Amino acid sequence: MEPSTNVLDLNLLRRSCSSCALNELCLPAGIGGDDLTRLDGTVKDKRTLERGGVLYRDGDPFKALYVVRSGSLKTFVQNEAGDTQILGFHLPGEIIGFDALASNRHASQAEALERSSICELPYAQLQQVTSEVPALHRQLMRVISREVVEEHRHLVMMGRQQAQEQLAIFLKSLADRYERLQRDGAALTLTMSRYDIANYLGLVVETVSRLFSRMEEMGVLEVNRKAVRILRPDLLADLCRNGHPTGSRRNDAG
Amino acid sequence: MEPSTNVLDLNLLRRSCSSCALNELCLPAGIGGDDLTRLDGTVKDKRTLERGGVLYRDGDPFKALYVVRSGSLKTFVQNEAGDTQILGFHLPGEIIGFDALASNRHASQAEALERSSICELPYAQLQQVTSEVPALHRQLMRVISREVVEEHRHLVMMGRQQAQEQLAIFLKSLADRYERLQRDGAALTLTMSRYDIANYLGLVVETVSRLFSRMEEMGVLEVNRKAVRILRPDLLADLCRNGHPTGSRRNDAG
DNA sequence: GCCTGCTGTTGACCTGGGTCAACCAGGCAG
DNA sequence: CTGCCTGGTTGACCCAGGTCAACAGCAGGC
Repeated sequence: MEPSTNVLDLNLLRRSCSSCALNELCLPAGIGGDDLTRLDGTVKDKRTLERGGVLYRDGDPFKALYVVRSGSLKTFVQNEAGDTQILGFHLPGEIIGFDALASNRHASQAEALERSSICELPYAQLQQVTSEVPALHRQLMRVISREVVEEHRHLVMMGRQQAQEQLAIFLKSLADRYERLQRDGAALTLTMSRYDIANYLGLVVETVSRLFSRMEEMGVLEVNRKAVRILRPDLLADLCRNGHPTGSRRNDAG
Repeated sequence: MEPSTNVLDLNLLRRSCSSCALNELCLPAGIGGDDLTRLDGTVKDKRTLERGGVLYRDGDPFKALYVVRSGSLKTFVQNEAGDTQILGFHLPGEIIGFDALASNRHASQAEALERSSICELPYAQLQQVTSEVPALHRQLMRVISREVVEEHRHLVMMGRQQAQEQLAIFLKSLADRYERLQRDGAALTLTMSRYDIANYLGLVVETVSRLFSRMEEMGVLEVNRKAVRILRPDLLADLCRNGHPTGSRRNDAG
């Protein structure tokens, strides 16, 4: 348990966190100088996944957390009956694998939606560093808490929103995340299939397909296969609140 | 930041974690002797809430995590439009408040469903202790990760299951948690209203009410207002997989 | 006791979105 | 180039569950 040498094994390093563009979105956010160097040391060799490549599957022993460095992934669970629920789509800077902390086994599967590269954070070493760098510990807790909040949003979307609102919210959230990455939030590239989107929202493909068409007719979007352009962000924002123009309920309290 | 004295201020203690029946379900799980005493020191005066009492609301500054000691609570979020989504019902031994770690403000509201008592874990002190007791740090991460996994279950239930399956799963999960608490898992007391149950499942009251009646007709349950007796746990377990006898889809992958 | 107001139940009806089926457009193997 | 296969779209139809309305029962206030 002494500050071991392999924690700082610089051979494992390719490009450092300090020079990474995702810096402020990722674990290093708010971590400075020396401490950042130590975090850097724990980041293992970056992995590359092809489209469809599996980062971890349900039941795999927990070894590391992962940061999306480029590309995109989906995470999903499958119940005994074999049906799948997509939990999230993950863009660069997002950290996945937290569900494995509970039982030391992954409780979901992570799969690349396109060629993606991944930073691996071996948990044993990460733990060592967090115990020495309180700021990192706090940051780690913040990140996992953010995941909890994110899931609450997903839950609200599924439980209370109409199909059209759901898709609008999904697109809006994607646009927002694009902008955080300094990309054009109006020009989305949907790396996931319509099936994936439908599944994520608790709908079926046909519904999603129809909704894309409808939003295109409304002049909100321009849809061209995977390329979606948001023509009227204002209308899209309206749709996020407006699946139920007449104020539908679905049981509003207790 | 030095090992301060107030961390071990024994005046704040009523009954210690070490003597608490929830010991093994709660934060102390796997924590022994000396370390447990230190954790004990951080647990502040227990609070009591009446039915409907609010533990924290959305936007409140984050001060502490909370453990349900007795009774039960619900947590929920409200979106701008004002509609509510219940995130969970919390029984003794369960820890709530993690969503506040992300932004230092609570992102949900917690409300007592009946007279309940709560252990307060002031986060500043908890952090101090976790930094000194690695086992506690791990346990804390495990607990929050468990919350993530739990939310995934909720998501699957909402996204993929039929109404009847959902209610069956809800009852089953409640029964399981009763048993972990050494209570009779066949004799449930639903401290939450039908509205709450419906909201939690993304349904409306009428549907839930009808489902209770249907399950009673089927001989699975005996329902008497808040008192629900599970007459046929085997059938209930079947229903958890069997809302769709003919193998419905709702879009099964990507 | 009686009234009032919640919570829960039941019935009749309606609709959003699921189901089924046909078809189209790229992508790629041969 | 051709044919197949996968992903996506569109139309016609249907049903689980939402909506609306009436009512029952218990709880709390006076």
